[in-house]
Amino acid sequence: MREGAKSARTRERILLAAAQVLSRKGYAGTRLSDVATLAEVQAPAVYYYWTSREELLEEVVTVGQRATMEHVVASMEALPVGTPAMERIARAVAAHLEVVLGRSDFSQAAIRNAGQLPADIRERQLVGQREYADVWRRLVEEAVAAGEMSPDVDTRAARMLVLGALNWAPEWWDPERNPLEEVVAITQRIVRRGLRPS
Amino acid sequence: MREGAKSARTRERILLAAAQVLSRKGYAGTRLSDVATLAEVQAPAVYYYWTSREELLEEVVTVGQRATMEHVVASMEALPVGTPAMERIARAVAAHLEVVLGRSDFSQAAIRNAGQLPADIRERQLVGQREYADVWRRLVEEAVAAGEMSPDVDTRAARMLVLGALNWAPEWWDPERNPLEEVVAITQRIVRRGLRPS
DNA sequence: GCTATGTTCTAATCTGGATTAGAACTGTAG
DNA sequence: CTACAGTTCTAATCCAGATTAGAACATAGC
Repeated sequence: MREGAKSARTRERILLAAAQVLSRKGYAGTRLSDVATLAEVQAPAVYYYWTSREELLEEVVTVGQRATMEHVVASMEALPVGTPAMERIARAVAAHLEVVLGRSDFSQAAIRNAGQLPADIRERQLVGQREYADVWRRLVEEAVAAGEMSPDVDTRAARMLVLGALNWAPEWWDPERNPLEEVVAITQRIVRRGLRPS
Repeated sequence: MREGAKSARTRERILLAAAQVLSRKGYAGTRLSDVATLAEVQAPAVYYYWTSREELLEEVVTVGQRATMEHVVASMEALPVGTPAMERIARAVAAHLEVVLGRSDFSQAAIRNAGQLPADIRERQLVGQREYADVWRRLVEEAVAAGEMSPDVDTRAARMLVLGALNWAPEWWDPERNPLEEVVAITQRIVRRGLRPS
């Protein structure tokens, strides 16, 4: 009965280990042996669940990507109808930071390695990336339409600058120094000011 | 007489090739054979100039780091004495973007791989990184002191958010879409607004 | 032209790490 | 207790890529 559950847990353990290694060492630097050690398993065990290293790493990236997008989208949907556009952006900023900084080795793995992935994975990955980009595109456009955001900046550039700032956060954030909520608050303040008209 | 010059040119060629590969493939993904191909030379030629792959890659990172810092510092020094603090920050933003986006595979190699470097290189690299961080720290503190920047945000976080946005730019910037000057202008506008008081 | 020095090449060698083969172990159903 | 399916292990195998050895080539000073 429960062996299915046990097996699933091993699979999870390996996947999580892969995410941790991938997020720190990069795609090429991720050795199956390191993943295995972290997951407390021997390297060949990986092949019971995935057919290759590449497939395992692709799953990590996919999960990370999906998790990020889902958390942000869920946050948007949780907002009351009619929430002002800039409020929504602020909430999206918080949600994105929450995923990227809070425990998710997956999203970090997905974000940091986008450029280093082998061509075939990258292509599939790009699809999800576009979907997520659309979420932000919409947010920004609504803000401009509502006059809550300065119309005199290229929206794509603005959006990417903000996302860049968020994506870079794991590189420097130190939980000892600022609690997550504080970083979120600071970031929201700067983004709001940076984007609002005049 | 000139053989020295020719040899130096080969060395440069290899170094440049290494920077290109490193900036795209990451530390572990950089194969000497790829570097060699790009430099139009056979892999073992590398060992005539460097004692190991690691040493070559460390030089790339060091050069990239130095180039970034030097360009920004030079830009600051070129400003007339008494330039307002926020002006100076805007200029630094421009300078940083110029290096990161304009042809410098070196700085990209340095920036993107910071986290993936082997421990010993990373340690040496951290020294230079701190120096550069100091440049920005000073800029931001002067702005706060002069009342040109909102005092209600953690300066470290603010500084890192801005640098994050800048460092991420190579990931999305498309010269076809916006010329460099335009991206610089947009970024400056957002950063100014984001940081200034109220 | 001849030799010494500097530069780059071809042909090994050596190693780390992915993958495969197949044994062993676990637990469950009959 | 036995057989079987599922899971993980140990012991190869295999290959890519760094590094080394030493030949070949170039150039300059004589």
